[in-house]
Amino acid sequence: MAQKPSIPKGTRDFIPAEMSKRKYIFDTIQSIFTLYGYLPIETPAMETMQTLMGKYGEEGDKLIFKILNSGEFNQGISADEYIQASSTALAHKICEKALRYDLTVPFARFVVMHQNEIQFPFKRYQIQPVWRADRPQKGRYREFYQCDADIVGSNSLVNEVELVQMVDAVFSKLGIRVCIKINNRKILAGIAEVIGESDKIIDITVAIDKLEKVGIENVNKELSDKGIADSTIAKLQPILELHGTTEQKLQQLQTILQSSEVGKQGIAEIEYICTNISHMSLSAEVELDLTLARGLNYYTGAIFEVKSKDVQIGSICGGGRYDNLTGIFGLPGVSGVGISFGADRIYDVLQQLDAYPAQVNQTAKILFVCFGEPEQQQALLYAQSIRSKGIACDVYPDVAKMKKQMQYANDRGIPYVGIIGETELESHTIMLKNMITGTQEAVNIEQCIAFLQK
RNA sequence: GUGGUUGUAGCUCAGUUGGUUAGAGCAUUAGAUUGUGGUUCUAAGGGUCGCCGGUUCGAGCCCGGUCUUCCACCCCA
Repeated sequence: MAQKPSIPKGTRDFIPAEMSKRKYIFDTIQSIFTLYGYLPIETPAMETMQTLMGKYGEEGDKLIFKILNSGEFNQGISADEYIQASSTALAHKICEKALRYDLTVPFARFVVMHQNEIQFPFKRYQIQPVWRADRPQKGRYREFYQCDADIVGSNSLVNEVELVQMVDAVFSKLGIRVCIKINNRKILAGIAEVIGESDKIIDITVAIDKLEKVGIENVNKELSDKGIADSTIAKLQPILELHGTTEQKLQQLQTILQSSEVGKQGIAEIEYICTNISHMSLSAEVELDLTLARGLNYYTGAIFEVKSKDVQIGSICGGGRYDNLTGIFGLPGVSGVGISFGADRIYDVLQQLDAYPAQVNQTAKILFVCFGEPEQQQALLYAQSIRSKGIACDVYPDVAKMKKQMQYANDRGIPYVGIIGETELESHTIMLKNMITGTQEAVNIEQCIAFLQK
């Protein structure tokens, strides 16, 4: 026998039962995106190395899947070079393409390349897989889908407000209780400025990001490991210990960040977003979380992260404002803000909550069960007229035992079965059986259609 | 990338200090039932015990390597 087949680490197959659930998630997200006026685009699975490298920080570069050049990729590399070069330097020599790591950077590239074909402000959505050479864990895969909605070419905070609204719409439609955490990079910058460590802002945010997880002592320890003076860490304490409602937190921040222009700007932005949201009676909880940092280093303004309240799985959605992402590709002055839904994690959450609507597993509404070939031919005609009314209909393709045909309907959750035998054929009727109640009655095709349309 | 963990039928798992032909439940297929599914009963198919090597008269069990799974870190959807 041949060797057992396998698929690469961190990838998955999806059987029909899983696909219909996944499709339900994608369709829900897509319908909301469309509802808010976003337009679809797609970009290639692979980008040039140049486009991707250096956009996600040093760690990110390592997690990008590189594609080996085709043909004689090792030509022009000496043995010395091969042994001595760092793996990234070597990668640049033998790879000119890589798999996309997210949808935001390819989108920035897209905007620059198509700047004369699109009108700003440009709202796009994109639902495609991305790849990361991460070590897999629960809710962490090497191939997974992102569902992104971004708007570029507008500085207005209205966009941020609308994104929060959209996040709320998606999760309430899916029936997932969530907490939307918001923060602002400018506030984080302000904090760094106030304590006099502006150049260490990355280290500081990475450290305080872990507050909830490891506790304040460990955060302080990490800060001091990173070479931040104890007196400076002491200045940070009142910020880490902030609590109360969003209004109260903002009020306290006002005084702490008094001397920082950026900081005050960040506060004003958050205030604008929060006041507007408060008028909208969202079902999700919105919370200002100063420990929210988000690793991607291209965010410059508001940042968002969404967590499920009932399932622990990390964030299921995240995003923020990036002021100059297209600048790297030669188009400065275009601000963007966007949000990304992690469909695979949302799937895991729904799976754990068992919160799928019943019709997700339904294929056809009616199955024709026939006893012989003449009956089948009649069923094909009936099926055609039922389908013409937009009702999903299936005809069992083989002349098989009734039990087998009924079981087919049962396994697939088909709610009605139309039985056709000699008697029905003669009287031009269908024995319409309800598979849930078990009752049945003889009807003609018009009655049958009318019944199914109800 | 670092440290740990897991692997026996499609799935969930048994398998005695190393000892004949590796088991169960569920699932699948067929029959009981030639015009009626879910329940029940009967039977069948399905395993190079993740893979490669070693120790041994003998390995599912012991040892080494490798791959995979899951977990923590890193980072993140």
